[in-house]
Amino acid sequence: MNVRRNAAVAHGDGTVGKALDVLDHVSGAGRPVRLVDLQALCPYPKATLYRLLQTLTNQGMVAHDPVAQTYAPGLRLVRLAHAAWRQSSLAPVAGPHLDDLAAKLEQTLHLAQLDHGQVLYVDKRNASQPVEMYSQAGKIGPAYCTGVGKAMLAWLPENDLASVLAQQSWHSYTAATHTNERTFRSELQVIRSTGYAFDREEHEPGIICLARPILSANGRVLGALSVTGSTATTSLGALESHAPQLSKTADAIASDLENWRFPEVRQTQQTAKEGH
Amino acid sequence: MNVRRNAAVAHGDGTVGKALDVLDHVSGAGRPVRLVDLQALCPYPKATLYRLLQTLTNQGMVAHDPVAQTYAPGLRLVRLAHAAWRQSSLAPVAGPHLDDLAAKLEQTLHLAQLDHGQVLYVDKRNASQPVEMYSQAGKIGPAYCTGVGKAMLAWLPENDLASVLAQQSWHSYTAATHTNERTFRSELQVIRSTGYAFDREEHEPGIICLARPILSANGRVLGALSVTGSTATTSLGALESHAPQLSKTADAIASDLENWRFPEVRQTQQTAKEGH
DNA sequence: CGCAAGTGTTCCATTATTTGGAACCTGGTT
DNA sequence: AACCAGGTTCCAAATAATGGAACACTTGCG
Repeated sequence: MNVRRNAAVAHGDGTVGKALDVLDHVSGAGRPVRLVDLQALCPYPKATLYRLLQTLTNQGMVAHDPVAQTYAPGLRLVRLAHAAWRQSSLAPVAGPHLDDLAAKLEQTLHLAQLDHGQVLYVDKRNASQPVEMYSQAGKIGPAYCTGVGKAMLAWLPENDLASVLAQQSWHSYTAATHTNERTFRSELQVIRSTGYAFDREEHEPGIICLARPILSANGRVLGALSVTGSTATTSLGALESHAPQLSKTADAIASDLENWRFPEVRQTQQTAKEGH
Repeated sequence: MNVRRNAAVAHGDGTVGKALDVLDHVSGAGRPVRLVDLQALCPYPKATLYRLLQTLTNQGMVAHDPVAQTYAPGLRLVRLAHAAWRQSSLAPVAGPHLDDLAAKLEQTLHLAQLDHGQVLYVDKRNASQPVEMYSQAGKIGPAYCTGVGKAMLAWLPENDLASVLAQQSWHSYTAATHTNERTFRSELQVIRSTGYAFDREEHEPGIICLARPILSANGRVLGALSVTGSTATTSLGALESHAPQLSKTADAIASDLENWRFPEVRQTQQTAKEGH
């Protein structure tokens, strides 16, 4: 096996790696980008970048606007992601449990998983009175200053933790944000002992949350679940009162996962033909 | 410019094309697949397939389960798709309008676009709960036997229409399904004249809907919008009574798109930095 | 009016990557 | 023990990617 680069995604596996690297930048920009914009972000020469984008466009992975000469992530991704979300995320299994919990606590819920050292939100339930904040499935966030991120990191084995921590930016979003590994690690210890992680306005001012990890039977981190509120309408103490229910839901999800995900009994002759 | 293959996605552009072709099969299978399974679906030799999968796994595009030796679509897709959904789909602009309409009608709504000759659902409102998630978004369906599909096809220019029709499977889902181009084209004419498309249980027994296209100012097909119900609780006539409101919403979305999508004025200071 | 700067596009010989048949493992079965 | 099926590795040949440089096109400016 090759030595893994310590950088996040090794854009080292051949042409495909480069193409996906470009795709990441196209979708990461948050707005349609032009060739020059990408030239500034990617280390590839103009001609290469051009051909890569042509290929991706051809494939429907990026959409090219010929008049504005811009590239944006393509709809084929939405189609592909649906399959990923259904098969590889916790969301389908956790969904019913989120519904139940949302009905009991009238608060915003988040379900997240760890992906490349970042928090990936895979499902969400809005409170009846929507606390308007930015977060949806597919949205990513920092691991070191969100409730779900801290909850997951706290139960990560040391090897994985170290590699994840090395990828954090330690950017100071608010005054409460951890900005270094030392203090952060000490909070992880507290989280492990209490079983819960708080977000004390560390990512967004006025937004607090209580999070709990979802752990497999043998202790592996599968994801995390959180209840979120704004300081205007709730408090850390009030959130903490939901801890037992949050915990119960997280355990229920974990238990369902053991039964749903792993049973390997395969329908042998699945006619995945489906008229296309 | 190269001549475009008449097949759906030309898996002709180099290594990247092959890799994405494999990715399609992995995500299209609907369940974790093994190397042998893919060998049956893809024309690539074992060694090539193996290396391609290794690369995709490395990149997080597919998830490899080492114990079961299976591959499934990876979470990186979910992250990428979020950007695609936000930027390249009608959903963000249409969202508020869907909310309004859902509040009035209390029926299931679908928002769809055309992708590779298929219907791609990009948003949805359930009668009961307003979850704005792509639990359904990303799902694909046939264009020739769904309300949204027919609504879009009816306003497609002849060139595009011919190429889309050539890609249809004409599979007979129900007794009411169109199974050939001739009768289908004649219905398109009716749809154009009335302005609406019905799905008369052509895709799923017991499921009917009324759909209307979303057209740009210059007549280009942007997407379609539908109200869906079951024959148990509603009828074609009852659905038709919603036509004016559906139409109004579709126009409002189209109008918003003209204003929202094209204005080039952009918030320059997007903090898309995000340590990564 | 024309020059200059900025960008997208094409060319092509060089180079590096991909390819795939065959051999090699590995774990499970007869 | 031998067998089998599927996964993994090798390596010379074939192919595709590369990127510097030239070209085309548009826009802004003197």
